[in-house]
This record gives sequence, C-alpha cells and structure tokens, in this order.
Amino acid sequence: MKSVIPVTVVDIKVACSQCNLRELCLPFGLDPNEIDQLDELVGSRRKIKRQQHLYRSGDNFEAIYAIRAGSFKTDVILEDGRDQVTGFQMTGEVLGLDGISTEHHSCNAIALEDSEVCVIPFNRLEELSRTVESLQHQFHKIMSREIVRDHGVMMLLGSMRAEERLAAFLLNMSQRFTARGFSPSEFHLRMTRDEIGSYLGLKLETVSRAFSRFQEEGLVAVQQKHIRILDTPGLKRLLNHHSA
Amino acid sequence: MKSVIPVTVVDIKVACSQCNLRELCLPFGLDPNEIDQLDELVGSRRKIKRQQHLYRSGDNFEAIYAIRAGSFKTDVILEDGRDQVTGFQMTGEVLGLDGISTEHHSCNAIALEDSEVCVIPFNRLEELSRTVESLQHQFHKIMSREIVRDHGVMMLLGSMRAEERLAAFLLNMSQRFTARGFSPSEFHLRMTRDEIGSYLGLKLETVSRAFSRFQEEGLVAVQQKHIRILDTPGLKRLLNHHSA
DNA sequence: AAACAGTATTGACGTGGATCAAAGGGCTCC
DNA sequence: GGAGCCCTTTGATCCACGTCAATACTGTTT
Repeated sequence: MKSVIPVTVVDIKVACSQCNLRELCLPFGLDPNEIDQLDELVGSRRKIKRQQHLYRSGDNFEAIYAIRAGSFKTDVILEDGRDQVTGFQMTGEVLGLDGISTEHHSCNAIALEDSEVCVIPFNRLEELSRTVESLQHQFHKIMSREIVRDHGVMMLLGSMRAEERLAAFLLNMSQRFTARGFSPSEFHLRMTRDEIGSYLGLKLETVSRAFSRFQEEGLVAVQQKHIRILDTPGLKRLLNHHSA
Repeated sequence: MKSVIPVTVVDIKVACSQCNLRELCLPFGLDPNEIDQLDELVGSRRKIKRQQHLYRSGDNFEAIYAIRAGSFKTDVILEDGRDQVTGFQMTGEVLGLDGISTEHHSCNAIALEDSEVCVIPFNRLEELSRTVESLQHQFHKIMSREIVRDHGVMMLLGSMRAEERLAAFLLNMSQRFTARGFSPSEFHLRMTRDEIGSYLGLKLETVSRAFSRFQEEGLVAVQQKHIRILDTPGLKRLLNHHSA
C-alpha cells in the first residue's frame, strides 16, 4: 500500500540540475532553463535491489531509465535457455532504448547491485524533445552511441581472441570509471566471471584463466572482483598487435 | 556551384510519396501531407557503383541514407587490418546512424552491387521531426530497431555454433526478402562467403562447409550465390533445439 | 573463344577454447 | 559469527573451427 509522502530534501537533491551525472546523461548540452523542463518530466525514481529486474523481455515499453546509482546488465535469452549478456551499464547511462522499436522490451535489465534509476516516460520525452532542440540532439546522440558501442562488441566477438577480448573489456571499464571520477587503474567489478564470459562470448573458465595469465605477466593484479591495472600500455598492445 | 534544375519525371518517380519502399522506410506512418514535407527534405539521390564506398569511417557526418535500390555492407576495420562486417543492408533500410554520436562516421558503408540512396540531411531531418510527430517517432523506431538487431547479432556471435549462425542468417535474409515482395525461399546473395563469414564470426571455409552440409541434409539447394531454401522448419529447428 | 582473376569447394591437420572435474575461498543470510 | 552456497581457480582432455593447401568453378575482359 502506497501513501503520499511529502517532498523531502532528498527529492530536491536528485533533480537533474543538481545531479553530478548530468554531463554523462540526458541533460548534457542543455541550458539551466531547459534542464528544469527535463526535471519536470522525470516522473519518479525507482530503487532496484541487487539481482532484481528493472524490466523483462516482453514487458510493455513506457519509459527509458537513467541510472542514478549502481549498475546493471542487460541480457537476451533464447528459447533453449542459452543467454547472452548484451551490455553492462553504469551511472549516467540510459537503459530501455531497445523497447522503442516494438513498444515492448526485447531484453532483460537486471541490477548488479542495489541501484536507483530515474524513470523518463518516453512519450513525454518525445514531446519535450520537439520543443527543446538540444534535448532532441542529445537523445539522438545517446541512441547512436549505443549503436556504435554494439558495433565494437561485434568486432570483439567476431574477430578477437580470448585475451584480446578481456583486455578490451578491462580498458573499456577503466575508461568508464575514469569518466565518473574514479581511478582508471583500480576498481571493483560488479559482475561475475560467468557474466563477463557471457558478454565476451567465452566460458567462465576461460575468463578466469585469462585473468590469471594477465596476472602472471604483470599486466594486472586480480583479487576476485577487485582489479588493479598495472600496465595499461601492455593491455593496449595486446589489442592492436595481434601477434598471429 | 549548384544550379537550379527543373523537376523531371524521373525526380517525381522517386519521391517518397511514390516510392514502393515507403512502408519499410522513414515515411512509414506519415499521412500524405507529411510525406510531402519529407519529400522536400530529401535533397538528392546518389548512385554508388558496386564496391564503392557510400561513406568511410572518419568521414564527417552530415546525412543519413535510405537505400532506394541495391544493397550494402557496413564494416569496421581495426588498426592491425582485421575487419568485421557489422551488417548487410537492403532497400528501404537506413544507413549512417552510427555517425550521429560523434559527428563522424564510425564504420564504412560499401555497395554490394550498383545501388542508389536517398540523401537525408540530418540537421533538416531533426528540424522536421520537431514538427512532424509521426516522423519523429518513426525515426526513433528505426534507431531502436538497429539496436535490437545488433543485440541479435551479439547473441549469434556469442553463443551459437557455426551451423546455427548460418541458419539464423539464411532465415533472416529470407524474411527480409519476403518483406520486399520477393520469394521467401529462393534468392540471390549479393555478398561473398568471406563477407558472410566476417559477419558471422567464421572463416569463409567454415561458411562453405556449412552450406555443403545443409545441402547434404536437404535443407537448402546451394548454387554459388543462388540459394533455395527447401526446409524452413528444419533450419528453425537447428536454431532452437541446440542439440548439445 | 581464350585467358584471367576472383570466388568457392574440399581435404588434411593443428589449436584455442570448451567441457568435465575437483578443490578452495569468500559472501550472504540467518 | 557461523553455515551454506555460490563463485573462482586450476588441471586434464576433447572437439569445433581455423589454417594451410590444392583444385574447380564463374563471370568478365579482350
């Protein structure tokens, strides 16, 4: 049973205009007045506990979601049970774009840790982006970025070897942590070896072995999910030189 | 220097309102008056000969392209020379969405046969979609569809075996030919085994062997690039039942 | 009609990553 | 704070696909 709760200081704090993620998110490039309009549109926030679904494949599509705190994975499941992780999402990134095309979500979004998202009703976003040019453009850029990212994953899955895939993954995570003000070289992965493996098209044992190998070679220090990158250029070399 | 050219019969013929691809393309869902507005926006058409680039990775992004005739592939090339075909595009499909995110294209688009595209200047498309709601929505659907398609390819690359990948590819081609009024069971592939292989994350020999195997099993009749599907349910069974 | 280049098929063999298996370690939830 | 379970690591073996190589086909050019 829900009850009406008066607006609290916390609610004000999470307005787009006050949000420290705005440079990474939908408000990027908007002027203060425009951000206020976007604020009104963000109807509510939703907390998702670890392992819970934000949405499921087949759900009606009504809104997209901006991650305020925590992180997610998205996956696609085949009839025979095989599944493929299609992405990992961090704060400031947008979830749910897959649902626009058919009005139904085509993948599952699952929280990797206790998380919070801003709910952005899609019809209202389209409405506002008809009058706010910068919002329209930023939204298009976000969709396009997703397409470009997916092409990168295809490249990875289609033509890289196991260690190259893991190196690419680690460098990508590092870069995204950096963009959020965290250390480029030391971070905590929220996903399991199995989930990394699914994303990279590898089995969890192969991921584990590749981590061990990187450790032996002094490229990274691995302690379970805690990663310290010791030799970034070394990882990059792994990617480009493809010693066949 | 551009000069004003009077409207010719040819120009009228290829207007969106007269185009038999409009149900598959950007005009879908627009009323006649709105289609006329879209028509004005489609500045020019461009013919691309077989093997020529429509755009290259790194090119400035200015327009998206709707395929009027022919077909294309898109690919991404790594520094060390490895490349990955990220998609094959047919009539009515839209190319160039990858360029929105950075204002530069991030892949190459190459004609598989002599082809023709409609050039849609992107800033003018954004402008018009601010006043024409149905155009805005259709454009968003097209971008979202691309994301969903990419997720399907990731599933394919990440967790399917060679024959499953080829079966999925053939069924997908069949469906797209059908949507264009061609036979679902008999068609001509415009791409080489090598290009199919790159798209599916396989070597060309593996693609060729899988074709031969399908032929032995009576699933398809293959004669070089000419394909006749003899047993669609059989191909579908290959996909779902994953006899491990 | 011959010559050619690009494309496709098929065979033999090698290998990277999957699979199977077992043991140890660290979280999570009482 | 302890019990249990999930996660991770590591080893041994297997196999699907890659690699290398030779031959054949097709459509194009002259």
